Amino acid sequence: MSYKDKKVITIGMVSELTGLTERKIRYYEERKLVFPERTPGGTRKYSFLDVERLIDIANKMEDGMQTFEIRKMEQKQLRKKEVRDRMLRGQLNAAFNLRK
Amino acid sequence: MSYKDKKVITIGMVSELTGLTERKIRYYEERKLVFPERTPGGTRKYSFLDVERLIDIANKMEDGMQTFEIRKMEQKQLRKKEVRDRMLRGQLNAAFNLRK
DNA sequence: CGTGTAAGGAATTCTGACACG
DNA sequence: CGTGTAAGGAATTCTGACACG
Repeated sequence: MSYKDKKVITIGMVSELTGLTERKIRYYEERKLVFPERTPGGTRKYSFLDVERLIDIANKMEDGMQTFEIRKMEQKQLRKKEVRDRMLRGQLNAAFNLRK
Repeated sequence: MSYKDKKVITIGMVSELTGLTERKIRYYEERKLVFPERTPGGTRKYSFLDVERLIDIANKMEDGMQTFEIRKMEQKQLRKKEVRDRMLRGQLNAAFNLRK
């Protein structure tokens, strides 16, 4: 994976990068919206992608959306993406089979 | 700048990513080979570019190079790069002037 | 439900120094 | 010169709980 996906940022930096309090960031994890890794000592580690996701979450919260709605929305988009990927792969396979 | 240049990684993670001890990482800073930023509290923050640079430094150290040699070598490469950039910019300007 | 806060403890990092070679 | 280590302190993070609404 790219640097964007490497979980290397502590919660203090994430707080600075997103403008969110640490309390909020931990709460969104409790609500299954972000999934940091942990050091052996238990310290949370986030990726830049997590930072982007948190900013997106913050915007949706400002719009009055609730955490469970955001979670469902993300799951829905994930499923859409999977469908798209499957179709794309199918077309690529079809094109490939025509060639041989 | 890109994510690669954002100083967000603590020394513990850098140690893990590079395989270097924290002692070595701090020493290479003392010898002016890397330049982390600091939080208000004084904690060092590195970028992925710093991590790459440290891996490069580690390789050169293994080859028996000394810190001051590595520093000079990097300065030399920086100057070369500046010359290249200046030439490139000059050629672009020339091409642009021909057009108008 | 979402978030602030005080509490106590544990993990992380910092500096300056001594040691060895 | 480059690096390990023990020392003491400070900054950072963690969890569980109480509070408010």
